[in-house]
Amino acid sequence: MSRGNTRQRIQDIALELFAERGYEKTSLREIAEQLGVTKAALYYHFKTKEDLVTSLFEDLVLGPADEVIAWAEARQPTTLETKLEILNRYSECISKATPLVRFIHENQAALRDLSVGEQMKARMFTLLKLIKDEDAALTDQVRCSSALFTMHSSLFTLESSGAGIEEKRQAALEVARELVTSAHHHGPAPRPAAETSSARHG
Amino acid sequence: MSRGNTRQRIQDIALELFAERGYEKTSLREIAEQLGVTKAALYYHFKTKEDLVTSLFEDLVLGPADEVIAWAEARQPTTLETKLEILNRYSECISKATPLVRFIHENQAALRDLSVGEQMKARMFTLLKLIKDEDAALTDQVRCSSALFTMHSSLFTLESSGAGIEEKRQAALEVARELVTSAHHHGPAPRPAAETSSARHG
Amino acid sequence: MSRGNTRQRIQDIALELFAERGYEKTSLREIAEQLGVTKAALYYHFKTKEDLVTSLFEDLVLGPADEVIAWAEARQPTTLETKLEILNRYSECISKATPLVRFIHENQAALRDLSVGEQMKARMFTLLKLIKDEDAALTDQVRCSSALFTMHSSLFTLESSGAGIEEKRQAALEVARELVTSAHHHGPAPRPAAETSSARHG
Amino acid sequence: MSRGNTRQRIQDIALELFAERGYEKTSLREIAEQLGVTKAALYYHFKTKEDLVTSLFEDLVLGPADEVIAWAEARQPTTLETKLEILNRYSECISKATPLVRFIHENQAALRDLSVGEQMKARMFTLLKLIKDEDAALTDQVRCSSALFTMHSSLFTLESSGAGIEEKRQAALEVARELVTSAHHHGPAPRPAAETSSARHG
DNA sequence: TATGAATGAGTATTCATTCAT
DNA sequence: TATGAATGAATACTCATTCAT
Repeated sequence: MSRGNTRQRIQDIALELFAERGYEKTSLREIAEQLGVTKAALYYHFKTKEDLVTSLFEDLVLGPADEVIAWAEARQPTTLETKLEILNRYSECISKATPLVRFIHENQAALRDLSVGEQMKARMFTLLKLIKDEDAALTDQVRCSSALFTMHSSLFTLESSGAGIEEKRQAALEVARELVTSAHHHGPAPRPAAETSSARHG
Repeated sequence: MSRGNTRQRIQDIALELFAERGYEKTSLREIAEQLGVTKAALYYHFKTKEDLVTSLFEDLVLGPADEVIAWAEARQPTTLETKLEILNRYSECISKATPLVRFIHENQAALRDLSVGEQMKARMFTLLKLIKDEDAALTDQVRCSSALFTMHSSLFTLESSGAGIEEKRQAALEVARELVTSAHHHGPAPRPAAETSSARHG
Repeated sequence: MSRGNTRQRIQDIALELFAERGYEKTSLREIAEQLGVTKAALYYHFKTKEDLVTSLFEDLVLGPADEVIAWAEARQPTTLETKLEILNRYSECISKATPLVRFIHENQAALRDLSVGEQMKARMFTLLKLIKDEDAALTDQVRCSSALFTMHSSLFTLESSGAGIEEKRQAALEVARELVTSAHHHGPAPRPAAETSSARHG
Repeated sequence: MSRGNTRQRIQDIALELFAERGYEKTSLREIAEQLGVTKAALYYHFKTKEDLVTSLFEDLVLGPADEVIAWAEARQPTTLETKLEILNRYSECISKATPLVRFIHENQAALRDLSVGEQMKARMFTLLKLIKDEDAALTDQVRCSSALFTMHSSLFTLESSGAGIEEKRQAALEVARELVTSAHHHGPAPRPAAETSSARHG
């Protein structure tokens, strides 16, 4: 029947269920049932449940993110322009993996026990370092974290707005760009204790 | 031995473990063991595992959030000043419940099966409606969601920065205020298709 | 509040629940809850769950059955008339304890672990011996067992017929009398292997 | 080791234990232990405990009873001869499932929570309708119920009599036939209040 | 490439019972 | 007369994983 594509089909169903019901709540039995195969068949293609989820990460986000990182690291020191292009590129690559991004956001606790979780965290950390000045003020660190977070979460939030997926991506991207731009202009953290709260953008 | 404080102690340990290891990964056995009581003792104080987690939400965030909402709803229509005060107040109330907020963020998948998850989502939705103009442009919707998100996540992110908890709160609050202020000034979504991408804050 | 009648109220509720949901399915928690007291209160009045159920048997059927037996044993050897009067008397005494009779019939398995079950069985055995001739043919043994059985089960079967409780009792009694009368007339088991199957009453 | 007969072996042991100790008192652990497998193995073959007991009913009584019913329904209106043949056939089919019949009789309370209990009750109701004239007098209803009851209970009662299983079945059958014959001859319920108690068979 | 059969360790939950107050 | 707090042992059930075929 199904030629050599079983592995792919497992990944598809798994991603769908993981995103929908969470990692721990999704059992291999369920995945197998939806596929019409036995649990044991899954074990022919993936050594463990963790192996299965890992394969999803590698194909869908770790690889793409590494490309963005490689591109950015070849271009140091990082100008504002580079930072914004990082956002552009990263935004594009995650928008192709929406369900997995949703999965990541909603299963942080589960990811803590998965080695792939560490890897993902590392990528985020690297990206963050690239768009954030070293010694940036605390507010600017927040801005940069927030920029990344925003791009992630906007992919699956705002369901009430009837906006299309690309529209949402663009909106999130714009806000992220503003946040990073704002952080960039402030430069390094000012003399400690001078952390005033008032506006100073633009 | 310990008088009437067992219930409280259960809640404390439970919150700690739920935040640290996640909802599904934390078994009642673990909680009981850490407390030095039997599982059955937990069931004397809480009818189910869900009941236990629910009690944490009610005491720590649902109640406080409702106060903020009540205050804000008594003050409609919502001026920018009101919006910013909502952020202030909400920021303060969640900063007292950091571990639970972390729990919420990292266990979204698990919360989907908990009735208290729905309740929490409803509060977020209401707060969002209060700080966001109806018919706001998509970017402004993103800004407002992001503001809330940012306040939440900053409480437990940025561990690398040696910042204290209050410092982090203030930094997140400031960014959140900027985002909401920015959204507020834009007013309703412009004529469709005029969604320009360039800067227009201030 | 409730004076000295708590013990009685426990028995009432317990009987009701035992009959309705079965012995094992009825927990002391349920009984206590329906009564508005704590489980521990039950333990003040009854040493164990078995003790509680035992008290019901003693008050409602063991005592009364013993009276019938005592009356019958004083009247040996047992004439047909005596046998029929046993049925009359026994019928009357169980009809006052319908729910318990139902309980007995539907919880035979549970009763096997209860010492009161043995006692009940002994009473049945004695009654049976009284209405059945020693060395009765197998069919006549069946008839006599059936007579007793019939009186029991008719108390709570035949719900479809709109008959009143006393009507049902009378009907069952009549059938029981016929069965015993029939058995009585046959006398001792005929020469073995002569057990013909056709009618031979009257 | 043992090929494909595990499922059967589970059923055998389960039936034995269910009959001996009752449904609720028999735990899956016990069944598994007696079989020398793990509890989980049972769950490979039966989805739930209820599923296991259901399989016993289907194989041993529901199916056979349905055959009797089908035969009888094809032969309406129901003559006395047909009625008696129903008893014959039903008697035969239950005598092959003695332990399950015992289980049914002694676990009525437990069966109330099992869907298979409802099904069994429905079969009994149908059989009863077939051997009992519509509008039969109350005594005759009792006779017919009693006939069924008697065939059931005689399979496992009368252990004191050294009679063999087939002898018992024949004895019960004979009594059942008499009861039904008697009921049949009376015809519909007489003018109310004419319910005389004396003999009037054949 | 898969399956059938099984396992071991775990889960949440329930129950009858106890005892100090 | 009762209760509040707890226990120990049990229960049905689920899961990721294994392995011979």
